[in-house]
Amino acid sequence: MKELNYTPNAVARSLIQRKSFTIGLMLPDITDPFLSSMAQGIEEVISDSGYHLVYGNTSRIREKEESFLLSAAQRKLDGLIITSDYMDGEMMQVLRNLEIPIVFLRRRPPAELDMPFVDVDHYKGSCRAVEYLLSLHHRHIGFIGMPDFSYTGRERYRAFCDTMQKNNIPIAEGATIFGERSYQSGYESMRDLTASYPEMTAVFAANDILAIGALEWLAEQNISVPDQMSIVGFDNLEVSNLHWIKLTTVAQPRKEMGMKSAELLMTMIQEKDSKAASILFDTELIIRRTCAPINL
Amino acid sequence: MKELNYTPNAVARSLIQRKSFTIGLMLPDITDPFLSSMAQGIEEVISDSGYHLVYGNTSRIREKEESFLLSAAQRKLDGLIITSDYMDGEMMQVLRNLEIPIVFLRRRPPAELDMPFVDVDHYKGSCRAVEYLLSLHHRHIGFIGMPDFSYTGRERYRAFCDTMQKNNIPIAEGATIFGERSYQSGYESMRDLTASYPEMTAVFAANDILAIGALEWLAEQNISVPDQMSIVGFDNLEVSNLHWIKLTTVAQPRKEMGMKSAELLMTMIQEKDSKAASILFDTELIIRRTCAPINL
DNA sequence: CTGAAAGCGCTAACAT
DNA sequence: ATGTTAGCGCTTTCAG
Repeated sequence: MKELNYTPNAVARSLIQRKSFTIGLMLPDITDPFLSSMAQGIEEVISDSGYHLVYGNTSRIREKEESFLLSAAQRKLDGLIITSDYMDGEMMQVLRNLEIPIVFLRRRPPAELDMPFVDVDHYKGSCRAVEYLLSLHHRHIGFIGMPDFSYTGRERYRAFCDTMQKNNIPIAEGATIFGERSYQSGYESMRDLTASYPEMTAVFAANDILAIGALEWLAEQNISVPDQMSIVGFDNLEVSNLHWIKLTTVAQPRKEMGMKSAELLMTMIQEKDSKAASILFDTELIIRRTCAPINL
Repeated sequence: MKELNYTPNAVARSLIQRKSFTIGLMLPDITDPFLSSMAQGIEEVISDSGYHLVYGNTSRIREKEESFLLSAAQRKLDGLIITSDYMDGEMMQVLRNLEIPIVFLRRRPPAELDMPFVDVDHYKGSCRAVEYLLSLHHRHIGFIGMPDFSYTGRERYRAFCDTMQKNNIPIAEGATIFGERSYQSGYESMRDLTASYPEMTAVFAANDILAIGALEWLAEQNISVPDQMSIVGFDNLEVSNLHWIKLTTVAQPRKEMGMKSAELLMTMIQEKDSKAASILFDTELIIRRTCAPINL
């Protein structure tokens, strides 16, 4: 017929097939190197399957989460990958009403939801980090954490407390502090921790950004790392391997996590029966140059 | 009627209104902190207008660009923001056939296309950087560039050459080198440059990643920055402000660029007549600690 | 001002 | 094998 640039109308096809060939990705912040790596992995497998990826940035605002989910319903998205920060009863109802496959990324779905998740074992990884510090004979270990609303932050804190307790080491008063996810916050936290817990010889920071901020303060104070203070982080960001930093940290397979979550979602979409098997990735302790055995 | 969770079908509405209320964003790599900042800005304004953002990662692969553009046509996206690396005749025809508003982000559209762009003035910003080095009495200046296929890389290189020439300073043999966008590449480039141009006292690196890689090599060789070698970068990444780095560099308003491009697109969509006015942002030279006047 | 009908561009079911 | 028709869920138009 007309061989002159005719393009089928996918909207019409979607209407009759009740499939939009589009999946939604809801993230708090695409600017986070961690999340953008996962997003890249997701986009890769999704687009290879001929699907589109609609991306929504929530900025951790409840209202934005809701409006994304609502519009996902209206546009008949075929599936969702979400990193949600507000999973209460109302939100759960919204998700249920969607009646489409959903996988949680980096978050656990509430027990009553029966949806799969893809994440890394924050707890286990953090235990490993603290145990490493313990194996270096540190006994006065401080903790720089993330704000209370952060799921990953809570898990890593829980691991810190449990590991200390399991080894019969009391957590000193003033040994823990919580900040935001910024260099500045790590810097200030390290300063405050040093004041409130002077015996401290090591600190476990709940993420690399915080750890690097801490390192900055120590460098400014001419407190030598690792000779006078050992630091371990979590995330293994690109920057953590920089010559001046060489942070000992816990690595997670970021892009792979994204890809797996997308693959999981695609099979859920393609095979209606699919029994949603969550995936929990393992972490790896990357030993670099910010930890040393304690000086006896 | 039924007040029990009824959601209008946006697909049906799209079909009749010939509007998908969705715009497309085509980027080479969402993992690039620069691009993800822009993406965040775009998403913000787009979603505030009730639109969806479909994001496609091209990985600088021509085939992926084409397939994204084609599927944009099929799904009747209402507009596009693209960072394209392959704007030849065929690609231009694809864009024209779309018959929807398109804005180029961080790329110039070919003259025959009459589409607006949003970018920063790489040329002017780079001239400023080189002039700064010149004002510090450096005469033996090296250049670490990006690969030839990079538009921004070419502009920054052109600025380097022009500024040197304008000041009657010949560019020495072996004073320029080109790498990829990685710390590793900056590291190796600095090493090679030092060998091929031993008189060199300063280098302009076409981006911060390269500059930081160069700084790493210098630190390993115990070549003092800025006493023995001055470095200036381009981008003003978060990491460039780290205590150990404090890189003098050229800053660009990343998130704002994204927001402006989205606003531009939205007005093009809403007002059919719109006469597409491109936006060229200015850069700012951020002076930190990696440059010093030459030692006479 | 409210209500029925036509139609967007496709696919699937049906008839030729 | 090919051709015709109904209808997806809306919006818009036109009639009542």
